[in-house]
Amino acid sequence: MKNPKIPLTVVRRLPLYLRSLTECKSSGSMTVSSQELGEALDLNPAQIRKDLAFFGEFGRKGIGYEVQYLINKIEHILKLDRNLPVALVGAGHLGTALCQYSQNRHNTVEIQYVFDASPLKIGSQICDLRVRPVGEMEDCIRQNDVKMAIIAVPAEHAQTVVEQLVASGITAVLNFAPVSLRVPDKVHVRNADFTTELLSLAYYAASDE
Amino acid sequence: MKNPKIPLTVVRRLPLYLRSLTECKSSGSMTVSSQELGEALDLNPAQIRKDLAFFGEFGRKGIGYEVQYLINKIEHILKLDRNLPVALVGAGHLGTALCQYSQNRHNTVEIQYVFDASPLKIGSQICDLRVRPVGEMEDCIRQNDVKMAIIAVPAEHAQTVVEQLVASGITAVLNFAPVSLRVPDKVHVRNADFTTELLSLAYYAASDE
DNA sequence: TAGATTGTTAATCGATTAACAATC
DNA sequence: TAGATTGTTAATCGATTAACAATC
Repeated sequence: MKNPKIPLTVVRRLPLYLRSLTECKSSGSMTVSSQELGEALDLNPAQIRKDLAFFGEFGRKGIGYEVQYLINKIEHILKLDRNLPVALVGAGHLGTALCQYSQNRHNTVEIQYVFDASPLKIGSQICDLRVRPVGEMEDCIRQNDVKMAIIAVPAEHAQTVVEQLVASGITAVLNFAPVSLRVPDKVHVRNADFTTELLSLAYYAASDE
Repeated sequence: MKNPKIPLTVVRRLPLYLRSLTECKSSGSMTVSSQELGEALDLNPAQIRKDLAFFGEFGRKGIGYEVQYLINKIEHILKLDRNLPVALVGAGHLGTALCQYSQNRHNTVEIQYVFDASPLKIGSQICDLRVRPVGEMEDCIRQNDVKMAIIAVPAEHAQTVVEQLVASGITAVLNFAPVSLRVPDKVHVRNADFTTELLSLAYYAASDE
């Protein structure tokens, strides 16, 4: 598939670089150094250079990185230079929020299909998208060659949903349900469960004990 | 403040243990081994034992861990045995979704105060909570001794908001805005920006190139 | 040439996993 | 006693940071 030697932690930082580069661009800079990027993102400059070196040589010694050029390169690496439709499963408040974000920033990564099991939701509109019955999900994903999905359903349904998604050809999943999903090795699942995050943050809530 | 030697990565796993233990409990098990917990969460048993060992000796050799006892211990470590009010800033769709989750599972960590800058939102109700004007935020947080906050405002306002929160005594922040926030060392910020996550996931969307 | 900054190697640091004595 | 499983030390692995030659 893809070069599997790239550490996950490196891939996860690429969008941060992209974000910072976009800021540089809009502030008019033509070039930027790893030093400057590091300051903006609170990261070690050596780390940034090393991360980028996994994918090629994008900078010039003594000068730094040409902003637009590096943006193009990272967008290509992340596949953001092509259209990537995303399927959203679960049309609750969270799903709606995700939909809004997805459309606000007109990315190539965009939620294009929304599914829900509830007859109350099916047929309604979320951010201009029609909510479809889960029964149509597998066919729809297959026919439109969708590879990315977001799970925003209750915990008890998440495993069933992910199995359907994987069976339909989904390879990358962002999971908001608070469960550890079982998937084949080839499928990438990223957990984004904020109740879990919030509980762990409680540890850092100062108290007088 | 707190024993600062505990790695962040360990603290972040504690809620997972809690989740798995709760399942054990409801399935009727009185004890559980690190082996079993590891299988349920897809973690190495040695890691689980080592994580717990940071906080004490909670198991019995040859037996495992008493489920309810370990639940109590972890809840205490995470401060979940006392009431922890959370302030939510930003009453959009995301904020509403967060509010719902926070109330559904009647945790001690619960969103109790909601703030927004928009006159359209102020005064309205979100999950039984009145949306307050940001102008009241600092006083409200101070007076009610709130230590945890969630930022669900647009990126351009996040830094201003976090500075107000820190000034009012907040020590733990869950940030949904796609920006790197500047805060004093004593304040813990956890980023939960899913657009960034989604972009990095695109790397794993299989393609034919 | 002097100053800046990359790409890369080596050093450090931290986290995960294996192994095992202790003991239920 | 034999089998299971902890707590903990040692070994491994991986990620971050420092250092520096190459070079713009």
